[in-house]
Amino acid sequence: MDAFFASAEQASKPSLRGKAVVVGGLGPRGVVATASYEARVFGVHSAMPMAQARRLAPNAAYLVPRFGFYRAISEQVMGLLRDLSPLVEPLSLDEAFVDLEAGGAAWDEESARLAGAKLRADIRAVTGLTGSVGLAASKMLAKIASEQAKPDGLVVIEPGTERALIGPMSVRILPGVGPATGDHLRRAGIHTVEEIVEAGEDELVRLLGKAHGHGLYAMAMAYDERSVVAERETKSVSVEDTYDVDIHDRMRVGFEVQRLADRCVRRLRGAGLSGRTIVLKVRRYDFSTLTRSETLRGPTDDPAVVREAAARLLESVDTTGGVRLLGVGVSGLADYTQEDLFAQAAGERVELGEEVAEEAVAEEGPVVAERRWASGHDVRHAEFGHGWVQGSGLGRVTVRFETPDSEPGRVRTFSVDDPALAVAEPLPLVRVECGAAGLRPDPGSHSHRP
DNA sequence: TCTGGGGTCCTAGTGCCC
DNA sequence: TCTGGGGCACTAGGACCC
Repeated sequence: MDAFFASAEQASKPSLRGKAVVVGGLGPRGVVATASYEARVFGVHSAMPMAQARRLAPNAAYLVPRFGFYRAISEQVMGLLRDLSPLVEPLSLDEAFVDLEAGGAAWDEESARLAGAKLRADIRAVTGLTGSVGLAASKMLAKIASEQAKPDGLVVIEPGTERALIGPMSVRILPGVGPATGDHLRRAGIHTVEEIVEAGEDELVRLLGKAHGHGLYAMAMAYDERSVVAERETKSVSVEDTYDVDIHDRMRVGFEVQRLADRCVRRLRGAGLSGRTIVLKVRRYDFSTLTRSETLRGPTDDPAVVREAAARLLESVDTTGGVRLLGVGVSGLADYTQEDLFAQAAGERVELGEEVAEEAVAEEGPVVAERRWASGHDVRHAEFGHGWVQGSGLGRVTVRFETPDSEPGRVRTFSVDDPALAVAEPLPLVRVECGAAGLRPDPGSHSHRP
């Protein structure tokens, strides 16, 4: 999907179409999750600190992510992919590999092209959004093709042309080459993919180590035999929070670790898992990050056990100077065991039950009056109907009243505790027929978009 | 400029067992 | 009895991805 979060917001909010939109954390330490193509013109991009984005594009719309909303759209798209093949490997909410041959959806270049074109049309009809398709003989090349296809396109890499195509490209296009490896290679005088090939496999192994060296050399030769894997097992579950202001108080650090341990266990249980290794993560005031872990004798999903382990691990960490991030994770995962179920029956479930509401809210925005009106979130007003929060502060909340298929709407300001105003569910981007389950498109409804 | 959150994989050191 | 080495589990850190 193209600039997924930002595009979804633009489709949902007519007044933002054609405008610079930035989705990400709005706190003092937030970073950009997605910038619309209009915002990218100003140099705004993913992972950039929000403060920097605001300097570059002061007039852009800044919104907090609505993962529930994006997940619903993502499920529609993944459904379309599974219609093509049973072998669908999601990489994230907005990207997936599909093995077209395994599904019989394509057997040669022409049939693949047709399947790709139809998929793009279906995505547009069902979600109202644009997606790009890359077609190639391997995952690495399909990914490169899809990057080239963005936005709103389709690119095929024909067999036999791979080496010539990727040779002149930067090493950074290869999977596994990030800033650190990129720098490492650059210092060795290697800038392009073909320079990796020229350097030779032995040199790559010498520079980067065995696994990385062999892997990268193969990728540079356009050799990638990784198969599309539909079901990947989860290996770890973790939660972490970055605090707006560094925490110095040791008691408060301990309290936050306990809360994170509880949240982590709720995730774990939600996935029907338990785990043996408890990991504590601490990022200090100077951004140095350290982890401490402890492996138990058997897997657990007991909040008290995870809390105690996390507290023990915290004892070995010096937090003077302050911490900016804390995290708790569990790895060495297993399915529930009988012992767990018997040993830990009622008590803890009640204990955790009380906090379920808090967890649900954490997904979509806190309950506290001011923060309840998170920028970009949907609301309904008894008199003015459906809208979204454009901003809030100083006891006021500003709402723009519009829906995905309306004209750009009017803005009105209310008191944050106005009883006529309530949080609302996002509206579907494409109108559905009455009684339909929600996936059937209204023919031609995407033409509502300007 | 000042760096999120949730993951995966790899490497290297250490200790233990055979 | 001492030494060496392979294999494995555990721990910590780093890089990378979206």
